[in-house]
Amino acid sequence: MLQESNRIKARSPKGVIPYSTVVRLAQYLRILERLQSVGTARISSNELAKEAKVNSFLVRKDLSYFGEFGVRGVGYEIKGLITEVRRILGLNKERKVILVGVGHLGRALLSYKGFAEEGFTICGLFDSDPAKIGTSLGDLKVRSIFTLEEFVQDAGPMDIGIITVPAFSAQFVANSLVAIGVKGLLNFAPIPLAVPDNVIIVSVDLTTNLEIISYYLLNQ
Amino acid sequence: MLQESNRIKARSPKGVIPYSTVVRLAQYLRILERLQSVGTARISSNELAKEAKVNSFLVRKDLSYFGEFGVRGVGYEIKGLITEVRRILGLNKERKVILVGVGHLGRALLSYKGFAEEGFTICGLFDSDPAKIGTSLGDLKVRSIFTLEEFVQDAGPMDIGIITVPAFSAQFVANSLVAIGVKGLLNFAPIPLAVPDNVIIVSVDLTTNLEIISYYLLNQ
DNA sequence: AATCCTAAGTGAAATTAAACACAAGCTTGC
DNA sequence: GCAAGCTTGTGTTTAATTTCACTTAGGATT
Repeated sequence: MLQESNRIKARSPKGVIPYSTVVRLAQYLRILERLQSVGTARISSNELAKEAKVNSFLVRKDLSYFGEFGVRGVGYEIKGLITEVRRILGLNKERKVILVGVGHLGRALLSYKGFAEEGFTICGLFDSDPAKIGTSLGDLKVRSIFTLEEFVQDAGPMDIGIITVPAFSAQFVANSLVAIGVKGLLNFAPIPLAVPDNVIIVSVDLTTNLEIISYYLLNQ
Repeated sequence: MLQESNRIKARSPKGVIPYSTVVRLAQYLRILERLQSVGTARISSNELAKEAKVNSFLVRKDLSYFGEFGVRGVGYEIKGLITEVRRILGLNKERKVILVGVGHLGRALLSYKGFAEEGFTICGLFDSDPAKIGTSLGDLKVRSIFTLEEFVQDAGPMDIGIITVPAFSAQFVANSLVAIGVKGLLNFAPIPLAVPDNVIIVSVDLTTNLEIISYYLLNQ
């Protein structure tokens, strides 16, 4: 009998992958990890689709961009699928993260357990407020935003920057992060940021999300 | 000469509005409010598009679902457009919000200024931790999640619930909120929630967002 | 007052994403 | 070892969204 892992035929995707597929892959991963933690070993596209609140065609289509991870007539081995999805998302190595803006939201993200579980390590804290610079949060010291350069010279290159500063300084922070070689930004400031094409930026606007809800409260 | 406001011809949208249009409207609003605060009075679809990092066709199309708010050859009056977009999004009346889960993230959201500025008032705080229940945050008392019912009997119906509890209790909280008549949910727990069709739910998964960035770090 | 200029509004075309149906392949039972 | 049954993987169809090109209309200028 074949080893389970031999069934998995990964492939490099032919064309460009829809952004929504990437989003769903991350959601599937969350679901798979939860199911694995309660002892589930195997899942069908139908069951996974039900958990993710999408339809099963979409689950299979999303996965099939990257390979054949299932067994026909049987389903997907959760352990192997987690490994594959983590590989697809680039989670098989540690990602170094800088957090800029140590206000309420920044501190909440710092204490958020989910990041570390997926391999995201917050390595540096930065702010512009002299009252905060020099203080310690957890085992990290808050540094001046103007010392980013020397930080990476010391600590090595960083992968991702999290921006939790007010809107008026967000573009400056983004520019500073790009200048030290950060290639991914997670932005919580309520302003669209301009970054070079080779930098990926994902924005989360908390107020916008409430406003979207407000719209749908009004319209069914 | 006509009054500016007379130029605005609002209309009820014919078909269903794309979700992404609703998202962009909220983003346009943020931009318009910022420009207004620095004294800008008028903007063209081209300028607004540049600010929002979309193209100008899309700006005009998004707005045209709801009416004719601009003046050909001139552009849009910012003050009037803000009024219209706020009306479209249902922001012309106060929205009552309940926050469930008074951990780090919940407290950060509680102190977030942006909500109140757009008319979202956090009226109630709830948690299941006996150590937190009874304590005060700002001018609000943390209540037991099991006292939701009597809270709305006292304080009146609530519009939106914000869920900042761990994944394992999020569905229970969602059910409880739906049971007291909340029709909109903003969910920060990393798990898809099942709610009735007439309840709108927007989810923000912080880890997922980092994973999306991680994917694109790997693939250009 | 008439003409020119500019930018909004919008039907049509192109693109993109989702839904579907079905063929392919593995397992299990006889 | 063969057939039946189940679920994956995927080519095709359908639907939704974005882009585009062009028409329309207001305002400024002469």
